Amino acid sequence: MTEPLLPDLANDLRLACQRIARRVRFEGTQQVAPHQFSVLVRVSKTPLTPTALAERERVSTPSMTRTVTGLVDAGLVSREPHPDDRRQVLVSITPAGQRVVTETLAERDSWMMQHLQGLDADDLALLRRAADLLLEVAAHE
Amino acid sequence: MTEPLLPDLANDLRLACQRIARRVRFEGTQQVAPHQFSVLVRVSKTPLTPTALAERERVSTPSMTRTVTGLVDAGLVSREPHPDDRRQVLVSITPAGQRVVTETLAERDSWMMQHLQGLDADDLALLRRAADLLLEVAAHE
DNA sequence: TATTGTTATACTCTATAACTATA
DNA sequence: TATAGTTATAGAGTATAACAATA
Repeated sequence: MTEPLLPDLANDLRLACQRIARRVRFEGTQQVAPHQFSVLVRVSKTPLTPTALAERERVSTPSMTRTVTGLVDAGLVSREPHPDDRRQVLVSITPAGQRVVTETLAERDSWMMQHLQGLDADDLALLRRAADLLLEVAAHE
Repeated sequence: MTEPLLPDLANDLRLACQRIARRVRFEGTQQVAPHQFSVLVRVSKTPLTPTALAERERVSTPSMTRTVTGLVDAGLVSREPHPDDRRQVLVSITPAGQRVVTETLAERDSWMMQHLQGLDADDLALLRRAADLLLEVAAHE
């Protein structure tokens, strides 16, 4: 890669990632709103407090209270008392919530898979390596 | 690429694109709100009517009226009469709006470039090809 | 009569400030 | 006194329904 082409690569990679992210987001069934789904994915890995969720999602704690309340009303998460500190609350996913996460992620992967079908083995191998590189780039810093 | 690994590739590629898109979106200066910027980019290429913009952005025409009004108030776009049909309005970008588009896209590319700096020539060459493939994938259908 | 765009009204998500319970 | 979470209130974006101007 010669140096003058780096700006073009940066631009094209950014555009490609943004467009694919946009397509993936729109094609899904949208069982819950985007901001709710993002929280659902986080608590599907480990229970978190509203404050921790608010920080990670970059919203205020009152907004997170509202989002969590919506998810509780929908039966997708539950509020549990914190074992050590009675001021705190732990938001945990329910079986129904786990089901929504699993189904939605499967739908998104399905879209991606359909759009990879037409590629030949060489291209797929190249994208395999590219995916690992991009995941590193995204995780960096 | 053997067939059983395709689901993993689809999952990793989707995650990588979504995470990079998210990083790019958050790192920017945010001169205007996301929905406004999206409209600004569209009219920076060619003037469009509010209805055409609403369809492309997948929002209602009243919402687009509101968004366009905000951009007009900020001096970033202008409403022009349609030459053929006096019911219609053409939303055009102003020099100030064009400046915002140029600066914001440059910032986003800058983030992407910084995060490509650490890669070697082989990886960059691979990503060059991957970017073209992903742009095709995103454009498909 | 159909179409384009705006205005009227209501709902949702967001934020800041104030409040309650606990540390 | 400080912290975690919720509630109160207001601002901005969205939608559907109703309206004005033009085709």
